[in-house]
Amino acid sequence: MFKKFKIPDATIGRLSMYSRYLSEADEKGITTVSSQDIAQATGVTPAQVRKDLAYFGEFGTRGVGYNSRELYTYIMKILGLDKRWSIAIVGAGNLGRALSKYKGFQQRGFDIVCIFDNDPKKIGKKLANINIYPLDQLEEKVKELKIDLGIIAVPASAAQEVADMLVGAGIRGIINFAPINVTVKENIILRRVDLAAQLEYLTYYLEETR
Amino acid sequence: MFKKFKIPDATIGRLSMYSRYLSEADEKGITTVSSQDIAQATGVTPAQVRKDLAYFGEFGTRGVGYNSRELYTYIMKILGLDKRWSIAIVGAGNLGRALSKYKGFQQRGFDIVCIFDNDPKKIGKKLANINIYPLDQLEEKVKELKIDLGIIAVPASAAQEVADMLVGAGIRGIINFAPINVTVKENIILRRVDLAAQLEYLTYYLEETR
DNA sequence: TAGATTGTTAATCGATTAACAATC
DNA sequence: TAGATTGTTAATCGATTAACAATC
Repeated sequence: MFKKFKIPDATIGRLSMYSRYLSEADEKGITTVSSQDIAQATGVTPAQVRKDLAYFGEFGTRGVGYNSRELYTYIMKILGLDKRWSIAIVGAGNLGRALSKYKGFQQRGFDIVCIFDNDPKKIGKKLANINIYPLDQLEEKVKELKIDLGIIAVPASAAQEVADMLVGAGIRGIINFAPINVTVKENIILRRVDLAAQLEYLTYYLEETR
Repeated sequence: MFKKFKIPDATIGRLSMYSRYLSEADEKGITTVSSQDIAQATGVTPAQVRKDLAYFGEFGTRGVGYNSRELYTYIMKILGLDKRWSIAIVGAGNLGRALSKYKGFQQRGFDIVCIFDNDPKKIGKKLANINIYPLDQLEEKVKELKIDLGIIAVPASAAQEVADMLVGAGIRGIINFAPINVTVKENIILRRVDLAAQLEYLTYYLEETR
């Protein structure tokens, strides 16, 4: 698409929020929204909204605003969400199991198509109708099922190894839920989500007043 | 503690990473680490490490480095993790259930002490030995069990209402997993974690090359 | 002492906000 | 036309990186 220059990571996250608001507005029959409306709903400033959108083109009409449905469609396309994506989860522990059932992914165009784990008690079983395969079938299944993205939900000690396997199988986008820094070769997109660290952000601020 | 001036949010997240590396190093018997070592393990620059630490004091020895265990203890104190914190999860759906069982919280000093939900089929049951109570007992239980933090794991449509209830019950730190912007009064610490948006970050970058 | 590494200041880089001309 | 709101430029703010004196 129109990625002419470097766009702030934070912008990408905000586009997700904007798109959710826009689909909601569209469903409610609100055809036109202003940067002010979007800003209010998503907790940012109107200038921020306009700036974020300006990176990708001109989507509005001066004096009027944006067409909700149109802008929604544009943003979804920018995010690559005009098509569905297939995902593999590695690790069938608590977190892996929860993510495999999480409705929020389906709604945004993500299909969890298989799960990998090394526990013989889990292999061959199904989870929310998704097959659990052993790790040594990872490459094979990734190719067979045309999996696009990988989610690492194994303990920290196994995370790097799993990342290597995913990359080796040809996967180019990974979310790592293990609380450890994992490295991958260039041009692989890796994102770390540390759930405990989110709570620690809260305790950092509350610590002195408890 | 020593919060003399505004500290970047990103610094707090990095402190979490540093502390994990330091405890690992200490366990391995590595008594002294350099900013270089910490940086390499956590994927940042040595200058960044030193800068982050400098916000809070002088913890190292020039020409030598940092004592792993000592620095670990300092950072854990900065993050407020020198004591345990009690957490309530609101929403006993897939995500809420997974979070209630997630081992990663326990390890960092967080105790999930109760779950709230409005589904009569769930109320009164236990989940990983944690009681599920109806939402209308939220305030009562929060006070009785001295709950510090709340996790919102309900659908977007209920998130604001739940946030209001948590704040009304005296909770001052909230993680919101619902994909919607929730507002709370000043001096309540709120953090939003949007799992689908994490995947969308990947697809944004991969979209053009798929 | 020479080598190593911190703590801190200054320089750079990047992102957000403010302001306003363009234009519906 | 007058009022509203975008798109864009310039100003501001904040965070990261580089450099180096201090010091073990």
